[in-house]
Amino acid sequence: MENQEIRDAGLKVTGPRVKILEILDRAGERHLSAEDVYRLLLESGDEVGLATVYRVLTQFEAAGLVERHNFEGGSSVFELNKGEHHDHIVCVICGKVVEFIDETIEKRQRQIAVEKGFEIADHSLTIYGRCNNPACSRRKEKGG
Amino acid sequence: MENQEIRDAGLKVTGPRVKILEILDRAGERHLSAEDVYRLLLESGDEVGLATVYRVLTQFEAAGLVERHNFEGGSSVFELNKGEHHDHIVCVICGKVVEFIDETIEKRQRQIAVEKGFEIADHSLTIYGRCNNPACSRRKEKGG
DNA sequence: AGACTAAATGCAAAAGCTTCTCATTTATTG
DNA sequence: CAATAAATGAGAAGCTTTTGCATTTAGTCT
Ligand SMILES: [Mn+2]
Ligand SMILES: [Mn+2]
Ligand SMILES: [Zn+2]
Ligand SMILES: [Zn+2]
Repeated sequence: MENQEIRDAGLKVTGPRVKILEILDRAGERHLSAEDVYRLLLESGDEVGLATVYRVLTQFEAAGLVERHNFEGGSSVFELNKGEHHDHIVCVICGKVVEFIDETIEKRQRQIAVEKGFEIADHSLTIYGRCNNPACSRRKEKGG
Repeated sequence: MENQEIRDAGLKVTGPRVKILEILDRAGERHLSAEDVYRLLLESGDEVGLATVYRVLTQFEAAGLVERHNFEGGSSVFELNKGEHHDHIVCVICGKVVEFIDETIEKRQRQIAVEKGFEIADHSLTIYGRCNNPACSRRKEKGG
């Protein structure tokens, strides 16, 4: 089971940690804030402190189990690290997030880092726009 | 003079606004936090409140005069909008920022937005790495 | 120049997110 | 099952940013 992942990270296998991992697992492509995770725990009837949620998410991030993203708007969001890197396109209206990978872009980034004399460590690419949800897309307003 | 830019934004031409624009102008490629701008104002002997700095920067952003970036680490940074879009590569050690534009990446982003059914509004691409400053680059540590 | 008014300012207070402190509880090891 | 280092919960505290409000000021019209 994935409890081993927690052990491998050098962390004790505790209730909060197992449950947080489960919640992120169930979240799938959704990206959850610490507050989201906290609320989901409460809704499941689990008594966990918000401070613990923050601590555990940070530890999981350090261990490479989860990734943290800073999209626009105050708070960080987290998702399970599924092994393969990806970037995001976010709807500025409804918040919908779609993931994508583009090898052309990845390659150009590596070239740019070399050109500029940087040893690349990481990158963050987020496209913002309006998704095709009718409530979000701004169709040409028909005749004023 | 550039006071006209302030007027065009529908804002009164006040001391704080003119001075903040000057500071950003002098900053060149540097990216300043609100706190940075505030400190520079004080050092110039100008009495301006931090709240005003935040307010003015937000107004300038809304007017398209400045751009706000959320690199890693707590606070937003600002720079004068020089008209042409660019992305950033940031040194995770010393904080040095280099700007770049890459049409290949720009084009792919537009294609991806279309593929995913998004009307693109904006994007943010930041590469993180270690710059070639000796204190920053991690040369292969020679023997123990 | 002086008067008027909406806008701008400074300060302090408050908000939002995240981290820290510390007393108590718990997982792990032997 | 005892021992102990690690983890937890609750609240305090920290940081960046925003807000409320009394006061000041830029722009406009005599
Ligand atoms: Mn993702
Ligand atoms: Mn820039
Ligand atoms: Zn949408
Ligand atoms: Zn550097």
